[in-house]
Amino acid sequence: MSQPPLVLVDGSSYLYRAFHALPPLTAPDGAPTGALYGVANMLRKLRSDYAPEQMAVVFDAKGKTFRDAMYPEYKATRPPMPDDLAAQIEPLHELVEAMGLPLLCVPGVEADDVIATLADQAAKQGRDVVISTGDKDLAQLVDEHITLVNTMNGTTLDPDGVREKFGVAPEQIVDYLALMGDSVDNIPGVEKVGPKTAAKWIAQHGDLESILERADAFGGKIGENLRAAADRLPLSRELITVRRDVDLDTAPEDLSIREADHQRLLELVRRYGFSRWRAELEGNNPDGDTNPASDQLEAEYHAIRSEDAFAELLQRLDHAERVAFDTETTSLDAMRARLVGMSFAFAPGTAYYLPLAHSGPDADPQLPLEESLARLQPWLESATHGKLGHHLKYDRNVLGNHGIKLHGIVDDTLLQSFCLDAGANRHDLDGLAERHLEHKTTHYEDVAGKGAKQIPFAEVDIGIATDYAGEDADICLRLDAVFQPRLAQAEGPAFVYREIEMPLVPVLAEIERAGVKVDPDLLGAQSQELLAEMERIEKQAFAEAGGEFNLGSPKQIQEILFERLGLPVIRRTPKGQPSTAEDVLEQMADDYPLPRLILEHRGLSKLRSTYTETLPRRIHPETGRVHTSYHQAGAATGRLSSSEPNLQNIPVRTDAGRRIRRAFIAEQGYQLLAADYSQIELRIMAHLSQDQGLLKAFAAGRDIHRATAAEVFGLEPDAVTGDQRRAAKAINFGLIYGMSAWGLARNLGIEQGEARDYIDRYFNRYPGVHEYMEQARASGREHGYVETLFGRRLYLPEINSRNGARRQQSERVAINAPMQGTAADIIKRAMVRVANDLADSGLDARMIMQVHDELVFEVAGEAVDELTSRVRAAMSGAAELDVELVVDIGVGANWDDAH
DNA sequence: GTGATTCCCTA
DNA sequence: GTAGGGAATCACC
Repeated sequence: MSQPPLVLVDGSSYLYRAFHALPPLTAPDGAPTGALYGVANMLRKLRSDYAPEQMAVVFDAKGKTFRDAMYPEYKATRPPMPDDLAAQIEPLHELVEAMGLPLLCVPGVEADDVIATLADQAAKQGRDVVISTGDKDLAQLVDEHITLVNTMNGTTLDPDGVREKFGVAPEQIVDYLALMGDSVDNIPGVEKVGPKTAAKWIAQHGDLESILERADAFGGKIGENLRAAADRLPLSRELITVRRDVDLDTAPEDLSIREADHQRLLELVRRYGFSRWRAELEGNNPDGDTNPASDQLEAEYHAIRSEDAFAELLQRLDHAERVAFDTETTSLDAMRARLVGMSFAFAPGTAYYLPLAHSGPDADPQLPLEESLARLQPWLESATHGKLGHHLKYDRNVLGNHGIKLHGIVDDTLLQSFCLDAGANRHDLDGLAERHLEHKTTHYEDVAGKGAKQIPFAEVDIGIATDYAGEDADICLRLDAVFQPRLAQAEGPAFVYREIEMPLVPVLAEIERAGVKVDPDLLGAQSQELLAEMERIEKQAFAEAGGEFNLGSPKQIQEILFERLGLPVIRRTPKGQPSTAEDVLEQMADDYPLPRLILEHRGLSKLRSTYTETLPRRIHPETGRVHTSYHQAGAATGRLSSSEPNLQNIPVRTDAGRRIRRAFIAEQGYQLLAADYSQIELRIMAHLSQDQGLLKAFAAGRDIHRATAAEVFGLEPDAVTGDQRRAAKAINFGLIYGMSAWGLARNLGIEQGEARDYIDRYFNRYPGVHEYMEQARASGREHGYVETLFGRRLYLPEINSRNGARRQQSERVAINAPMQGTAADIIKRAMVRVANDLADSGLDARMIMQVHDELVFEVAGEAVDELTSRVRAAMSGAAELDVELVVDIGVGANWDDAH
């Protein structure tokens, strides 16, 4: 197969042409992107058309060139470059770099000269060259090796094509152009001579020299014009001739295309709002018409199935500083999973799989699980032997099920990805490999099947399992190599990764393993009561409705309420159906009995189905406790999330709800201790905004909602009514959420104008807060991301969207994320501090839950006081703010009583 | 079985 | 107005 051509792109000519040819597109931030978009698309098309290995994108450098010295009027009539075009040059350079394309910009000459020089060199080596340009001048270079393409209109020019299009041969182009002149570059030609005449003369006389020699023979006005121009034409010719001998420190063979910097590229396409390209990079290509990730990795994965091989593995592990590590198990549920095998990668491209509990037909030979684990234990538990992996909290828990404490967790690609771009929708290994390595991994479903037909991993053939598991470890190693340099360039995210997230991994694993004791009998009894009450309500409801229906079906409720009973529709769901949401039914309940019954039924049903019926089933058969799973990369703001079961949404507001909390209990002889940060987000707002009024209110230890009400309504704190305090509380929460008058009005059930008035009065009394909000929005717009106090970063790709709703949504996130995220940073730091302090103290106590601003501990009765002071110290001291971090602590036999 | 929709629990 | 998880229902495969 012949070598792909060297592709040389005239970036400057395309920039101009795309700028004028395309509509004035703008990025989400309003920056002009039309030309950028056009050129980027052409570059992408060139790559797919020619599959070049070498390529260069060439731009004019700033400043004068040798042509200006030859002819001071050169390009003198050009209007200055439009600002909207100038603004796109630097972004285009960045984009080209991120795509991995060599970029050239040589001072003193034009892009054309650089291209000509490179093309000439390559052609002399017998290589084919494709020059992509929107400019006809370079037609002078066309020969058997050099082709011109105009990627904007798809035309290509070989020597015959040049003759056909211009009516002259490539080597005559210079003379031809000199005769015509070029008004854009201010190069004089012969008056009234255009393409037709120029081509005719060249065809008749051969070249410019001959024409000038016979100038006297040209008759008429046009002959006069030729003679008048004769003196200038040699200079014009020289200006039009491109130089093929520019002194470059780059040769054609130096122009290899590099691997794209995917993270950077993704950042840029997000910033500029190139949504299709972005979707491709994110791996969810809507049209499925391209497949960026198909490369096979160069890799070899080996199964360890003999004593000799295992002994060698142990040796290598002992000597390695860092090893990528992954477990294969019987279950996704970390607390129930048992080991099936483990994989290790020391260097990219080679990985080892150690099967330990396979049971398929090819299971022999296989090393024994218990004995092999015992021999691996020293390495696994060694803090000085570094392990890197993806989601190592899971592996730590699995090993914990076998009595092994994984130590030396030094890097985790899940958390690297999360810290670099929390907003990315997926951080799973398969997705990361596609995005960052352009590699489609073998998925779990590919080896084990899915749905009902899925087989346990233990039954997967060892040969297949080796490729799958080896790849996971290998991919981790390669991803780490991509992420580490990026972290090194981003101080904030690097700090969050190294100082907050990584130390938290073992702490969370321990909390999950500890679990929480739940009283199933208490929940069971409550479940019965709820059911009885629901049945009672159901009967009444059927009587009201005049027939039976499913009280749990919004659709049937709609039918009954709005069709059969003909009640007024108050609001519609996004899909246009009449809403039966709580606040809607609440309004209708004043006038009709049925909505109230539905509401009551719904509330009870929710408690029963989500909590009283479900929690007892979550009790682990061996530990007798409930083990949630905390997702460290769960919320883009940096908060944890919790699932299976979610322990962060256990009811608290109603009496019936709090009964559920009473079922969360301490072991015999122990107490539950709940420690929560008081108003942490408002305190963070005070710190970040430096609003003096707010800082003083906190310093004085005031009830912050009451103080806010006093300010906003112009009263003494003692004179504030309950309703006023409630309104102030809504304002305070609204502020944290990036409040709008509309939202506040809806929340308080008041008119928008009144809400607007409240907000105005608030900002009047707390001008620093107002300023902070504006600054948060502006900062988000300017950088494309916002940060927490500790440097956690959240990208806001839509903050400059032309779509008003999306833009405003991003603005609210820009305001909320720094506060919510800083609170998350602080409690995560506190958790690490508390965990270390508890380990040092030897106290009989353990952390068992986290609920965003609250930590729950189970502590021996005699250790309550000491734990109280240690927890308070660790939590208050987790950050140095200009407001005190107040921690409220309660103790009780159950979670409700601990408050 | 899977996914979208609607509703509701938490900070 | 921020950030989550999850149950039930229902249409679809």
